[in-house]
Amino acid sequence: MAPQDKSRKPAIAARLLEWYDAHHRELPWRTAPAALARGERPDPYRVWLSEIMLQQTTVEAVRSYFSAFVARWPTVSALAAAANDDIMKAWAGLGYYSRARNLKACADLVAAQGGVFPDTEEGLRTLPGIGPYTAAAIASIAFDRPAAVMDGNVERVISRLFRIETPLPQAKTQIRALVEQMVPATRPGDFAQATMDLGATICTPRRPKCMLCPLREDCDALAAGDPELYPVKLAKPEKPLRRGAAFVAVRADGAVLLRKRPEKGLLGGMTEVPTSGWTARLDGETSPDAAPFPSQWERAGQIAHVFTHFTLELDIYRTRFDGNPADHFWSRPDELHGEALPTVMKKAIEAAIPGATKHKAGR
DNA sequence: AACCCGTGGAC
DNA sequence: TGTCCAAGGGT
Repeated sequence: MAPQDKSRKPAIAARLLEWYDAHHRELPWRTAPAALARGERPDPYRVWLSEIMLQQTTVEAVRSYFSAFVARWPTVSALAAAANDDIMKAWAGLGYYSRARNLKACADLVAAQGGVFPDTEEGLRTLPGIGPYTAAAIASIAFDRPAAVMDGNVERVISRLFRIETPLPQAKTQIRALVEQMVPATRPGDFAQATMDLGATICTPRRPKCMLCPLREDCDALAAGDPELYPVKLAKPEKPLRRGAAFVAVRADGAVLLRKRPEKGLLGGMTEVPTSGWTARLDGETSPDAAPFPSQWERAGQIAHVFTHFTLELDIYRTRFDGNPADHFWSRPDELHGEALPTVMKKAIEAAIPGATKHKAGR
């Protein structure tokens, strides 16, 4: 590394903060730099809640969930007092449902400490659902600690700035060292958010807007003319296809038969219509034999849904039925919308009863 | 370390 | 239509 590089990183951080002051995104969970300058501090509860929701999830997807959560549960103690099922219902559709289970577990622990979050990276790291990224993010944003925040945006920005040829995830150690050298002693939280804003709006994965970038003079990849090639990533394995069947039983009053999935694993703790297992590959036709009870099952179409590591094709069966099978419950048309139904289950119900999940109570 | 865990938007 | 991938964590 050339000697002049000693001063390079602080200068980059300073330019980034200057850009952030003028071009930062305004987000409901964020305290703007001007407010921080006036001495205002972020609410750790809102910072924590937003960071959990934002894990592998876009800002636009989070907005409505965040406002609904803080309106209903304004404090961590209020969230701790909530019923588990209510939290799962409110989280339905956002994905990665273990986040919701850990959210409640974390709220319980913090509420037991008087509703006060730990104010250090190490303290935060011990809480459920808070890993290396989230601990660093909360420590820096909410508590002004000079933590090295590393997420996908930071990895991309740093990889391009220093034109790192090592593929991810192997390069993470190297990237972390660079971030640690760059974090400023003052405004570490704004520095983290500035890097993430830059990655989200300028230093994007494809077609980065380098002409608008405050760091265009600092960027090794831009100087080499190939910023889009970074970060280098290993090829991803193909997604296997799994097949199965879903069974939509409809009562005379229009209620749909549901049950709760096991607490752990895929869609853990969420609600579903009865399904066959989908772990096994089904090469041939599905059949109503896998239904929770015998009935006049009729084919009602097929849906496809893509999960993180496999694609699922579900044959949909429908029947009219009036009974009370063990470990199942009926959900009336005005209740269905509020159930803890993952998107794949809403798709299955929609295929059998168009419009069934789209109407709120009273409509 | 490698695998599991959702969803929707952009291109 | 397919592919990528977003403020990652748990095991």
